[in-house]
Amino acid sequence: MSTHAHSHTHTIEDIVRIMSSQGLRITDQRKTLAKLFAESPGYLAPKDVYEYMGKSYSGLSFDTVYRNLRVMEELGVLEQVVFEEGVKFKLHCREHDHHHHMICLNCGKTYPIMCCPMEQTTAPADFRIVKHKFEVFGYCKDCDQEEAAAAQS
Amino acid sequence: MSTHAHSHTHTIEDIVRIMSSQGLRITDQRKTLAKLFAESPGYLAPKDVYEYMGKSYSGLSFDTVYRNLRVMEELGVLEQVVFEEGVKFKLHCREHDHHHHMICLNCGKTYPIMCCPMEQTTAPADFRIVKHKFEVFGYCKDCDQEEAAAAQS
DNA sequence: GTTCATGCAAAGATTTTGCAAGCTG
DNA sequence: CAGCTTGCAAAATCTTTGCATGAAC
Repeated sequence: MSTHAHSHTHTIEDIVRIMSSQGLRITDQRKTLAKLFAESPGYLAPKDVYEYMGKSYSGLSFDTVYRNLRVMEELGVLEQVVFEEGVKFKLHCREHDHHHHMICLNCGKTYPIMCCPMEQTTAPADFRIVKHKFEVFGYCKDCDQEEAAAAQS
Repeated sequence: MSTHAHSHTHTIEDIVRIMSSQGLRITDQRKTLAKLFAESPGYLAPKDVYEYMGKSYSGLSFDTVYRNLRVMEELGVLEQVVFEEGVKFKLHCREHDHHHHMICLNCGKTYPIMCCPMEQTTAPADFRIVKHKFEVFGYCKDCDQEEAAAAQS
């Protein structure tokens, strides 16, 4: 496997279409949000989203960001992952190709791991499995080189 | 594998010894904390700890609970896991038998999974792996029966 | 025009920090 | 007794909620 960033599940248009079909109004902010997530290769914290959006909307408020993140998560457009530093969001991956991720601790980019450990895990008869989480953390090629360069100087 | 609760790594005495050897003072509260974690089969949220401790110490303050949880985590006595509902703590498992857990979503008890998915995961040459997380969530035998019984009534 | 979205302010919830008083070793 | 611990209070985060104004359909 080579280190190519994870390909995106949705385009801006897809996201807007899903929101619209659910009766949500398509505001400028939501279009910008769709654009942001469609173009972001990694996980974004609410603060990241707020800062990005703030560039375009001077009077932006944090609660609107949260509300929209929640709505998009409920629609299945975004998925939420809990890191030690707090929750982060990224586009939800298609379900039909279930997989896990390697996540760069520096830039947040994700890379797919196609094999699922549950296949090897023998489920005991008396434990009813509901869900699982498998995440690998480290540094991607670019960030590792950056760090090495910084250490030298 | 059968569903026997995970055996404990430390006894109360072990925990007290570790704290003492690190120069920490052994207060009543810390003894009670050691007892609580030595006897708890599952993960505990700070609030759980606060409520349990509060039974014995009327003027207990939340910040002391947090401080002690942090200290015990730094000593390696406790391990912290981030759930959707917030952080939780349990006794740290011995390192020499690296493994993962099945975690009951109802009672928080954990059951060991002895095989580690990293053995099967081919690490790409250009991604430097630092750590990984593999957790399986579901319901243990007891809690599953409880739920089934509740659904019938 | 009706309904939903937004900004503002305020409230909640969780976790951390400074400081004086008390306890441990 | 010296220094770590604790409780109290306050602060710092992070997230949610109520309400009036404004925008989308």
